[in-house]
Amino acid sequence: MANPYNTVHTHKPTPHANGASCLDRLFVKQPVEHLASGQSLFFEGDDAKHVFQVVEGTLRVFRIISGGRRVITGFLDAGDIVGVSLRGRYLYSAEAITPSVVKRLARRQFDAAVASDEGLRPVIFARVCDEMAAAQDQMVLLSSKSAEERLCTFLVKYLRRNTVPGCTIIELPMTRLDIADYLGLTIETVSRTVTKLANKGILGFENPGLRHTIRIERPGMLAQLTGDGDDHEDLPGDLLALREPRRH
Amino acid sequence: MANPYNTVHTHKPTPHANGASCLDRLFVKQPVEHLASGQSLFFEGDDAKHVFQVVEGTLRVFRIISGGRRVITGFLDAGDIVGVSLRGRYLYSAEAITPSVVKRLARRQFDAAVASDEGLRPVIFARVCDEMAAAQDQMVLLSSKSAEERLCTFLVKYLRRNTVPGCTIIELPMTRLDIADYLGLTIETVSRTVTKLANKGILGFENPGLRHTIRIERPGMLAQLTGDGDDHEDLPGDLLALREPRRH
DNA sequence: CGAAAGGTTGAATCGATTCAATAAACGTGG
DNA sequence: CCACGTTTATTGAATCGATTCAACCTTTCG
Repeated sequence: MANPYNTVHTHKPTPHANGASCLDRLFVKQPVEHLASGQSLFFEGDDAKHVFQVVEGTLRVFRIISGGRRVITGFLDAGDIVGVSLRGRYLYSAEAITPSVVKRLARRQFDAAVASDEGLRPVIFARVCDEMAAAQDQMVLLSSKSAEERLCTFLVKYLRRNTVPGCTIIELPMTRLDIADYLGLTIETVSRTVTKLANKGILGFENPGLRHTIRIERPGMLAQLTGDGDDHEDLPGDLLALREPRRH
Repeated sequence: MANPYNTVHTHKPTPHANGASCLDRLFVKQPVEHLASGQSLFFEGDDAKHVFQVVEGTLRVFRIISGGRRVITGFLDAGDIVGVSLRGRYLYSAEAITPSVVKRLARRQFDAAVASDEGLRPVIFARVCDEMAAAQDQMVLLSSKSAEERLCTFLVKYLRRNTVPGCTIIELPMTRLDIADYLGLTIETVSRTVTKLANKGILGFENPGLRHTIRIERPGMLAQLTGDGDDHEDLPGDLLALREPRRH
């Protein structure tokens, strides 16, 4: 039974019943592998022979395009699965940002497991959905958000994904260059924007000079600045009425 | 058996054995539905109760973000499947650009078919892969390509997807605004860029004044200008090591 | 025909980039 | 442990590409 799920790298999904443990079962017997900072897990174009689970650390997922420009399409953290293939080849490279620990599963085994385990499919499904949604969001961000909106979006999502609710301290494992390449900006613009947000009192630094650890002072304000209009903007009442209802 | 495949809209894949007919079987008995120009197929947030196959015409797939800005994430043509869901809801809206014909299949039926038909899975798999790859490409485009590179990329891909090999005439069903919202530009920039390419002799218009029909005069030149570096740039052997991490 | 929609073009503006200089943190070896 | 070079980050000034605002033109269609 062919398996289609290992197409994309999949983020740790929004919390759900027992997906994690379900997935963990797949990898529990695999030996751990250690990656030093900067070490590559695989390269774009490599034969996609394995699916990986991140146990610890943070990785960047990126493509190098002509002119040496780098585009980071996502970051991977503990719990994330990456085992992307298109026609058997990885669509991008992945490398460790921090010292990391991963487990590896041969694609054949992964396929077999998904084929035979009914309970596994919805878990993978959810991750593919999340991945697709993330790609959509990223396209929106890159299409039409300002530098400030991009950075705020990044911080809000990072806060939601990588800290417990209520926590307002972000330890960024990635450099400004990583952030820039992820947000479609330059390091200078990222730096300036961080400074601007700090001056506005929206965020601050735990330790002056150690600017990798950020404290969000005004989470609500930060959310406002994402440009996602989570707040109810007053729209003309007839907007919905004007939209033609689905027909047939 | 839960089915994960209807997560994303899937483009007509690069040519392959019998995928189309395989998919067609699914829809062959469904009645056709007609959409007028501008008519919506579904809205972002709607219950994703159906999967659609485009029989004829072109549709745009988009999200409206705060401030009324619109981001088009893709176009759909004959043969494409769209049946997107995340947690049961469409991630975006879809509406007809030209008068279009679609077929509809209840998601339950679609799921059942994919579950029971072994031959169908790889076909759907290939489409999900294509969709993911397209999303990646779009992120690269939006992250770091100039207006000219974006337009050339769009035209090259359109040529490849929607015409027979060797054909150099493009009839664009979408407006400049559609193109702009797809490429993350303004209509003015799209217009200017088209004019600039025409002045360079890279493309021309079939009929003066009818600027929806474009003839590509220099396909090779167009490909060069996509910024994808498909051409082998002479790089020293240890290219990855030497490439300076150029900023943007 | 005349209005509306879509498209082009010009001039001014703006946000982000580029270039450049400085500063702070890190890692290595003495 | 400190010195010193390397990497990473910040900040300023000039520049550039795309946007915005505005005018005008073309095609479409009631």
